[in-house]
Amino acid sequence: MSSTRLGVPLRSPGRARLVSATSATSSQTAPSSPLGSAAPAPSRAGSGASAPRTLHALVRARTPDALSAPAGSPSKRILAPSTRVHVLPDKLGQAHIDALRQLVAHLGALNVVRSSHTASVAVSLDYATVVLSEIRAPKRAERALGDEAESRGVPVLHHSWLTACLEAGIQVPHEAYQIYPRLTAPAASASASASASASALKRAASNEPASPRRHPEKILRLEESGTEEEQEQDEAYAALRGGYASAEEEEGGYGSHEEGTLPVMVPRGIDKGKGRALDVDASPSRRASASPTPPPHVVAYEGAVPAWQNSANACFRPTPIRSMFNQPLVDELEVIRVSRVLFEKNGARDQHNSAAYGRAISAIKAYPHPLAKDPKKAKEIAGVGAKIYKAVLQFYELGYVAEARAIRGDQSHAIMKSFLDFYGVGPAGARKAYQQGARSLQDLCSLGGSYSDRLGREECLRILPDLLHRIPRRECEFIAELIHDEFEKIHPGMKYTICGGYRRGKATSGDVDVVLAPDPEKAPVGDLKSLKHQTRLLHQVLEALKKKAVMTHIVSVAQPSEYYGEAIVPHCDIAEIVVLPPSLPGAGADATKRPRYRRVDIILTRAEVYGATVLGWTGSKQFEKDIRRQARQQGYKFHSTGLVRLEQPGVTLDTPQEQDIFELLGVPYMPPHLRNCDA
DNA sequence: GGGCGGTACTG
DNA sequence: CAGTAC
DNA sequence: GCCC
Repeated sequence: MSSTRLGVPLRSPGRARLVSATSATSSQTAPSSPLGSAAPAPSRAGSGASAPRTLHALVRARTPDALSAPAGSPSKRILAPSTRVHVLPDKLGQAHIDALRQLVAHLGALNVVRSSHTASVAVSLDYATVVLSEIRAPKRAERALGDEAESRGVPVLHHSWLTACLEAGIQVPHEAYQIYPRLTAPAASASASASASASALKRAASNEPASPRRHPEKILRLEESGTEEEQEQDEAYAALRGGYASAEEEEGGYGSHEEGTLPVMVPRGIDKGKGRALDVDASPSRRASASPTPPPHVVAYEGAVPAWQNSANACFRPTPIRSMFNQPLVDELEVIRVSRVLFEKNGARDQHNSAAYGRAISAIKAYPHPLAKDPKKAKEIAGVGAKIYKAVLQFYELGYVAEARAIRGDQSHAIMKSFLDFYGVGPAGARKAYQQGARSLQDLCSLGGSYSDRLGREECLRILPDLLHRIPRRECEFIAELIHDEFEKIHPGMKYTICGGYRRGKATSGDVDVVLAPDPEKAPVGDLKSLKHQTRLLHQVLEALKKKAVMTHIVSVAQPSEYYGEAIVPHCDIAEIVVLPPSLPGAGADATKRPRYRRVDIILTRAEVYGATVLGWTGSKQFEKDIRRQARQQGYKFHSTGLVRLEQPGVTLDTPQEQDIFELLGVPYMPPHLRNCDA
């Protein structure tokens, strides 16, 4: 239930729902219009609807966005922002109802308010995620709910749940307040949490990153969609080129450490001390390299690896692909972060709310001890404050974070999240589409509106199933070689690095980021000195790729601005494209596997700033944010086209290598495999 | 209480 | 200017 | 939401 398959609507489009979700005591109405076959898709208002003078249309006009947070924004974010509360009026005076609704809004959730004319409880339940009541008898609650209550699965809670959340300063589990459906084991809250905590401890002790027992469904999904298929595919590639069989094993690890001391990162299987870090670029320089790129966990680097630091900046903290100690907690908090992203933009402070979760998550991911052993230690981690500390405690007490669990159970959240896969659809677009009744990616597509002039929505939908598949390392290399070859034909002497997740050692990537520049060791540097030459080269290569039918779509090509302040700035040319790579050499026998469309970013830069560009395109996202903050603190401005001193903007420093930037910023060099600072 | 990554493009 | 992508 |  937590993930969407492309093309399968998560919920069948139902009948009209005449219910509003509004803030506090407001009594506006706003329907969530059904789509289905009779979808009122704005673009093709063909059939009988000359002017849909329906109630929907009128009402929608008045409340543009029923799902966004109330105008008077909440004073606290305690309930999941997607929480929609229906207050049962029975036995409650109007004043009491109003007070409860105010509290709901105060805690950051939404009220579901019936429109005065239509209104059955059942219809309200279609929208609510939770019902509050003064009633304590399950039988009576059932009667008040009407027939459909059971099928909706919306629980009825005693309203004191709200005040309990307020007091705790964090959303609390609702089982102890649940009236209907009656919980089979009344002792649930006590014993369940006890056993959950036991299992959490067991998990931590055995160092399993595995799933909390409470949510087997979610974890299964992740494991399946994350690796299984790609693994199979990766093995296919490996077989073709006689290489390694993948993939998702433990990667980038901590060395063992003694009690009481901070563990120091130790690179695997190498004698340290000599030489500087060996770049793990793994891009085989020549096609001739019959030997495949070694799997990421075997790649070694030399030189000292920086020890963990309790820094607010992720760029100081070695962070492997998965935390060896606290990954389950990281995954749990990530659920909350994503929900904050989906609801960000309500009042200007929400964007920074999700960012704060991102920083805390990254700090916990890098923390080199199991927090399960002593959750109180979380308080000391820079980036974990009062609120997230409470969530950590809750996680180890109950085995889950109540807000995260609520979010996982919320269909609307899952649907909107799936909308983010669509190119050009972000949080605002996802919310809007959902509010207009979209429940599947097809629905989203038929709502129309194109976000890229060159990649229309229809086309986006057609190739989306391919784009959602992650790309095995071997194919990343294959694609990068194709592109590099085209550059070589037109302008010999180019070097390149595959950046992004690939460079950070991930077994599979969402896209391929190829950074190229003239190689000073092969050709004169001045060769491509003018912007025009550079841009022309890129377009020639794109043309060639198009002719070969390797490139199928141009998503966008960035037009770099030539000036920064008064000075000419070295810049990158960036092409975002879609390719359909030919089958690998030797794949003829296995013709059953058609190639997939892949997203590729080509970044053409200059040798003088190659280090900055590679650093800027390697990620992870959190690492990028924090290295920029670090740059600011040190009086620099960093971006992927170079590093400049704040005092002399326009003078871009030469940074041919990544190490140059680390040195200038006073950050110990962090190997790419330890920059995995996102969840 | 201010600030949070920084830039380019599209509608 | 808002929204989105990198 | 968290840090300075």
